Amino acid sequence: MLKTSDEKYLRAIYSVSHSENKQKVSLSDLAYYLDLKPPTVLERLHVLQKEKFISYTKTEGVVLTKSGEKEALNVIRKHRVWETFLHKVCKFGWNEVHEMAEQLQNVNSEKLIDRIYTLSGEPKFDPHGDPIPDKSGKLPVSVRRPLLNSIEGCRCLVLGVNEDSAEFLNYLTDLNIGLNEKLSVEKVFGYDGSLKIKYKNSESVILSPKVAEKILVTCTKHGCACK
Amino acid sequence: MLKTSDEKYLRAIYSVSHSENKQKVSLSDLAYYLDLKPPTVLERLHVLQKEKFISYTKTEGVVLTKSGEKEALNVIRKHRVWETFLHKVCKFGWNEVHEMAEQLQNVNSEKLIDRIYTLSGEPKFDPHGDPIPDKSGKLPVSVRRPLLNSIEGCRCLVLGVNEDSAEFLNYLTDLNIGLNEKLSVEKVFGYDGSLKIKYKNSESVILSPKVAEKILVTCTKHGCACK
DNA sequence: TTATTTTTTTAGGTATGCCTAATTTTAGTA
DNA sequence: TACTAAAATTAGGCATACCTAAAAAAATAA
Ligand SMILES: [Mn+2]
Ligand SMILES: [Mn+2]
Ligand SMILES: [Mn+2]
Ligand SMILES: [Mn+2]
Repeated sequence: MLKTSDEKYLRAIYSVSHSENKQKVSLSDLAYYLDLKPPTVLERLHVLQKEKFISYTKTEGVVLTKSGEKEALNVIRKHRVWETFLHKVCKFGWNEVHEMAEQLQNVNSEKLIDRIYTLSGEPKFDPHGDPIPDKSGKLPVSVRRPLLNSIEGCRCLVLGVNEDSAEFLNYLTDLNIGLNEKLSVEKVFGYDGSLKIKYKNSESVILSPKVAEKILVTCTKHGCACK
Repeated sequence: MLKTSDEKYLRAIYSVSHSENKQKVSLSDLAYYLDLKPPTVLERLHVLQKEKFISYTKTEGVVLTKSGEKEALNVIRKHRVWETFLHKVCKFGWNEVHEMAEQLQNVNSEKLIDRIYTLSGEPKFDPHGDPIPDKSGKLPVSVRRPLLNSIEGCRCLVLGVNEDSAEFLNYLTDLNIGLNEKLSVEKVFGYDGSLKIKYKNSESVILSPKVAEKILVTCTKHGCACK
């Protein structure tokens, strides 16, 4: 049985290695992500390596082994299933579920996860639009891109976000932007990359590039020139 | 915020001090209950005392302070609310919920407890018939006594059990005895205190005193001579 | 290539939470 | 009361999980 702390590290390694423009997970990246100091993390990496969940060299950084990746996907599954359950069954907002799921994901009971997943209606994506791995670790695919990469006139659908923090999600909620919202990009400001978007047939706001980068969308006009 | 381990100790102290014929919680009682060695527990008691949750002297044993009792009741509330939720909403058997609740009770979110309690229909008792404290720590009362103390001819109703272990609950389930079962005591064997009981208008079994002691009932004939 | 900065590693420290073995204290029995 | 058994305490050890400060190695810039 995996320790809570192993799960935390494996999930972190997976997340960091799959985040934008990161082809190498360095010790310091990981320490920063986990909000721990490098010596603490290094110590743990040695253990995880002995347990054959990762391989680590200072030049290559941290790489998950097959078994490490399997475990990481399992924690991610637990996390996302809990988030889904909290949202669908317990009716919490998408901005409230992450913190609770963070604690709940450590509960050890395959049977419980199965049960709450069933009660949630077995969706393929969590309340933030992130794919829920199946038991074998397979992820449903969804083609998404940051809203930031839009060209003027593009129409698109919000499929997810790149950040789970309550602050960010609260901001979107304040703007009345949620999952499955249809947006049209009215203007792209070349100066800093801000976007003016219109939605709900009425509202229109200007989003900073920092925000637009974290909203994941798919174009709805086919053959759209966005990348 | 309380640590998981504080909660464990406070709950244990509360349980031991409220169990039958215990007017003093000694260090060794507590160590036995927690399945830890006395020096380990002693060390922790010193900390809990510094935190003003208990008072401890070797002669008086461990006593919860007002604040310690409040915390203990809060953990008990969390535990029982989770058990109720797992039973009512997730449809787990009464023999399956304790283990999971043991882990879930450590999750810190008042709001989550409130929500799942509402979803469970806000019953006053958990799946084992144990009272669920309200937020202020008040326990609903229920007058119960061990089935063992029955006299011949007594008719009673199962209101709870004194043990949460899956083995015990599985045994009762095998016997077809559950909460709210109506029993009639056909015979009391003086030799060892075994009881022959009849229920469901047909089945009849002999229960050992060890088992009969752990089934909690209330007499249904009023003015019954059981104590 | 050398100098500077960043990253990694080592060394050593603290707190928690568990243990065994030995000792002291308390309580029960003769 | 004196002896004995049980309970509590002390001492010292181990693993985990965190830290800071300093040294070594690697990467970057001049
Ligand atoms: Mn999340
Ligand atoms: Mn999510
Ligand atoms: Mn229980
Ligand atoms: Mn219970």
